[in-house]
Amino acid sequence: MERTFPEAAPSIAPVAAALADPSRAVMCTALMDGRAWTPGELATLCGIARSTATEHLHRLAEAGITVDVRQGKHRYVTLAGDQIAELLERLAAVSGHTLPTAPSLSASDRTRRFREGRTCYKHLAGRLGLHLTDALRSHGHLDEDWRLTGAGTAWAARHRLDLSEHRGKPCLDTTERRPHLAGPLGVSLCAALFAQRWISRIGDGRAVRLTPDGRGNLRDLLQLA
Amino acid sequence: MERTFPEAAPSIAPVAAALADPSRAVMCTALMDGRAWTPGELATLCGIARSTATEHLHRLAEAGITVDVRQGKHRYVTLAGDQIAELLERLAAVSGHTLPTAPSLSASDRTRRFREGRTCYKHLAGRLGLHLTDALRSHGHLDEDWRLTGAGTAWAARHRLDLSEHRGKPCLDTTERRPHLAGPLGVSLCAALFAQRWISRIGDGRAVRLTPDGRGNLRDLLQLA
DNA sequence: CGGATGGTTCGGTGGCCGCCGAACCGTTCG
DNA sequence: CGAACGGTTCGGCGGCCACCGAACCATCCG
Repeated sequence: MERTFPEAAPSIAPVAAALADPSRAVMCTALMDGRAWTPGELATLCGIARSTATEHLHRLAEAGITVDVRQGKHRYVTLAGDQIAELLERLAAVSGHTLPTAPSLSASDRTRRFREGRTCYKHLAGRLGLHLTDALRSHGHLDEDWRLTGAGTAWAARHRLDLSEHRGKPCLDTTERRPHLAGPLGVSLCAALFAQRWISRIGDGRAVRLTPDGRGNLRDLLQLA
Repeated sequence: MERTFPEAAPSIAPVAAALADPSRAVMCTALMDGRAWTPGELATLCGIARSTATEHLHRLAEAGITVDVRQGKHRYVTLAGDQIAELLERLAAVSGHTLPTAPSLSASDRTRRFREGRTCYKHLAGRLGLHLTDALRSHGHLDEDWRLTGAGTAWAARHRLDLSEHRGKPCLDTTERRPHLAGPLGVSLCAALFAQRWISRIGDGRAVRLTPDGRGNLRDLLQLA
């Protein structure tokens, strides 16, 4: 065949191709929780043979999308870095069928809605992440440029939340399709909430819930019923 | 075959697949200049038959990556929006082999280097875009958050540059691999420079050069020889 | 009108690649 | 040691799709 492209810079095609397969896409989506998965787990998740999963992981690693750590008889796979996570976010944003974005909630069912939370590459996402972001913003703890304000710093200190980072970035949520807090501040906040046990994981997935303790302490901020 | 994935959200695979083919990747890279291309031009660029190009464009349009306008016997294709352009930028950033970034230039050959400029989805890129960004920053016209400062506003007014937008965003250059000014401010600045005829296009491509007039007026800012 | 030009449609062909199962390797554990 | 288990390699199969050329349609122009 032999077609040569006009000195076509480092083409985007190889990386895109690595993400173009449904099985690999599911794997990457799973890896977005920032945790390490084994080939076997990913095979089960995708409903394919282990051997096939191995091949896919080979390809993802070659494209620089994943990295892995070997430990005993296990191999742990993770995304190669924030850069990759951001790429996947963009891709998801473009891929998503434009879902109608829920406008405003009645204060009553707000509590119930908060149960649906999850992590997205080490920061909070889902409704929990989204509404926490909104709440911080409306209380003046987060400014327009995704930075913690003076009031926000005071609030964190008052609650013994160790926020080493004050600068955040927006992240577009895959399902909610609205930006929520990410970046260093987002990661820092998520870690602090885990440390205080105000949130905890449900099972093995990305799902996260507010603990009773967290609910009590965040009641004012989130205006829960 | 019939594999069904675990209610796998709107998958990223279809969009990735649309970008996974070398020919389509070249097309998208070309479209990054923000201008309209015809199927014929793109076919020639990729070195494929017109019929094949038509098929590719079909697929890109289906994936929501391109949109087209019909006019007479021509069909003009463009990227579907900023969201797509940003996705492509990310993809290019991940794909790119990490080129060493030229550190500092001797003031003498700076002038020559400025010739290499181009547009990147309606803002300036290439060395010209990069150094213009650096110059604005070092003169205090652009702050850390990619916003025009007071000094920057004054500078623009002094030069009759109509900058309606003051908020910018970083954009990672495909070849230079360093962020340069994009976002509303970047687009606005690029338009203003064209309006003043301080920059102009070279031929049909994305290439842009500083005009003699532009060179004179920007001499101080850019510290040209 | 009739030729030229740009774009599209339609078979047909060849190669790539996702998939599997079987065999194999390495680690862990009884 | 031998069984169990996770992971990998390998051969083979089947479907998808990028590609082309030829025929066709539409617009523009002499």
